[in-house]
Amino acid sequence: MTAKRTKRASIKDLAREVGVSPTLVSFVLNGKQKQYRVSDQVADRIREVAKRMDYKPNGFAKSLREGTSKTIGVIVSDIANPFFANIVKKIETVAEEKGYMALFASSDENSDKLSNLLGRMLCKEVEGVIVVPCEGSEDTIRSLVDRRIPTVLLDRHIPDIRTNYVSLDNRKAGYDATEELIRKGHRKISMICYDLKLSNMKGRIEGYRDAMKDYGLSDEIKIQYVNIGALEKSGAKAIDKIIAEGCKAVVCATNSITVMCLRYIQKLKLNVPEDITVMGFDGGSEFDFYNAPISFMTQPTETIAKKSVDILISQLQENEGFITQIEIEGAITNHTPPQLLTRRLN
Amino acid sequence: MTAKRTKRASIKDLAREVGVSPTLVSFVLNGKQKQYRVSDQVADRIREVAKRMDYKPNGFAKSLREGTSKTIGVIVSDIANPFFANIVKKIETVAEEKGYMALFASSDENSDKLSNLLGRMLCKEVEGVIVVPCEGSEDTIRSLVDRRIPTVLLDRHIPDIRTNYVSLDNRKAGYDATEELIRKGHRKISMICYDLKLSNMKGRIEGYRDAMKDYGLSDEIKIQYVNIGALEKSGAKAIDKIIAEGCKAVVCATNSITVMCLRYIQKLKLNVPEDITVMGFDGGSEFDFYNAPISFMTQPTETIAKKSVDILISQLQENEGFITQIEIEGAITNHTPPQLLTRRLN
DNA sequence: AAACTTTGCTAATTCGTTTTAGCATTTAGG
DNA sequence: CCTAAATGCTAAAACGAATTAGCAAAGTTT
Repeated sequence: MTAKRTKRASIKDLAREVGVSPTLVSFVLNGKQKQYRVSDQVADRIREVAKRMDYKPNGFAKSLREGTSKTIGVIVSDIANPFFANIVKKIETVAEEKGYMALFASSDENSDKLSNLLGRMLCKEVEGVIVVPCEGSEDTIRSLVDRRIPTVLLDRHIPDIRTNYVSLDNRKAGYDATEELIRKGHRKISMICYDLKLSNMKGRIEGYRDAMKDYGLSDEIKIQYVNIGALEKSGAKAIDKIIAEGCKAVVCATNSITVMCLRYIQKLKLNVPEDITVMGFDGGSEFDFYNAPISFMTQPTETIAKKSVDILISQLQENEGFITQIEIEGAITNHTPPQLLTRRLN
Repeated sequence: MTAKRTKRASIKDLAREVGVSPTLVSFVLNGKQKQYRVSDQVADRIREVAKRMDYKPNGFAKSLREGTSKTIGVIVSDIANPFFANIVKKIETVAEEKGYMALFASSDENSDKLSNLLGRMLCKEVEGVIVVPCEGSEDTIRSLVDRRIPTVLLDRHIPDIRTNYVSLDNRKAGYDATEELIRKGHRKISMICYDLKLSNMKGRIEGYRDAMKDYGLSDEIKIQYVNIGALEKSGAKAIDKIIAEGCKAVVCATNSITVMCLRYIQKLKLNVPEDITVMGFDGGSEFDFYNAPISFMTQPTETIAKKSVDILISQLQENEGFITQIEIEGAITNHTPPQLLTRRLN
């Protein structure tokens, strides 16, 4: 009673069953009955037998023959991060609409793993890839581009490498976030960011710098770099320093920094926004129950996801060599704590 | 200057270049040099040319020939849900360790989409699938099992269908969650759950019922069904009713219900746990800043993910017909609000 | 009735790989 | 020295589908 899987029926099996050549079966099953003038009688019999034997064409044979897989690879830096999880979801939807399947993987911000995953995906014959590059992945990405593999970088890009990318306009996001605090009357504004060379981080920092300069606050520019591997510890130190310097407002360069920051502020029993105003980044469900008003610079994740697929697939189809680089604007969202909903906010 | 992608070198191209038969190239590149006694001289030349021409074997040809794809399909109900995002991440890791690639997709709890996705995955020649079945997907799953496609259901199962599954021990989870409240001295305990026929929901409800009965609280059993499509509205109504009935404790059957519940309680300006004690489910990052102590029944997501892959792959490799059904125990986790960390908790 | 066209079908090739069977040539054994 | 075995290689088939070229038989023109 062991459930031996029976081999799937092939075109040859159908042909033998119907009593015709495999050619005819192929013609009929690909809707070319008229084009190759197959008689209705035979065509019907073929279709009937195909249904009865539950015929499903072999994807490998098809792809091998046609030289196309209709599959794209997507490697994000952490699929368990809601920001990327949402992007991945949208990518899948858009790809499917366009008749492509998407193969997903997560590099965990590890360049070796990224390189490894890419290799495996290319073995699976993906036609192109959407990649979130991580620190140290420059060579991997470069070889991808050199090998003419259609590539779209997501969320971050590598300035030296000429290839497609879609990301937030990080400079503008950093600028706008800072400007918002300035508009609210702040002058002593710090930024907390990771000590990473990734383009998105650099852009946000640059935006902060530019905004401060534009408003004549060059002397107030203070950037605290925290360590991603020891966020709690380095974050606490950074915030202690910021406060010691008399800062009353801070721009957090990522969502995780925002969470860390607010946690520590809570621990210090300081009030937001009275003691310190926080401008966060992204803003996930972590803040569903956060009980003070803060603002976030949020990214249009769906647009970012859609654009990346659009670019990749048009590249695949047109086989042209031009490059598309898109930086999409973020927007400031205000978080309204549940308790305040009934009160009047200023 | 258009970047025409050049066709990849095949084994034949290498053979021509080296001046030997394709057979030898294949032998060498598959590490069978000794087995088929290829001379070192020729082998070295082949390897050198392969490297120079950047030879990568064609995955389709290989899979077609070998009749195996080393790929599994994974369809969750919502990849943007952190619970599933984490599972997906772990599945990918484990699958890769075992030499398999995982193809992911998200059904959005839509049985048509699920069926569609499955069809496409099977065309891509996945060897087996891990599926989170959604409402109305019984027929789709049944046909999968009937067609002898190695299948593991995740998170939920379908009682009528004999197949592998891995899920939380939902009955025990519901039981333990309820029992915990009873131990704390509560007697008037309600449950809020979705009006769904999914096995996980039914299990949790059954557990709640059993616990109440076991502790002689049959008369206090009160189950409020809320509508997943109108969670806010039906949830508010449910909670109003619970409170009117004098309930001082509630078991929320899912994370989203827990969030809704706590939000509404906040809106009513009631205090947790003084006015009402909440036992949540799963407990995501939504509660990072929640400022009252609550408990959660949490799932061992990593174990669930790992087991599902283990089962699927052993099935694939042993080709045996037995069925494995695993229900893993959950655990109660206490959420300690950040503000209370410095105070003494009772 | 010869010269065509149309109809309905098949054989054979191709995609790139793996593997079996087998063919020379050299080396070893008695 | 002559058989037997080991060495180093190749041809060919197979996996399953798509497609081109082409072959009969029937039908249509002149």
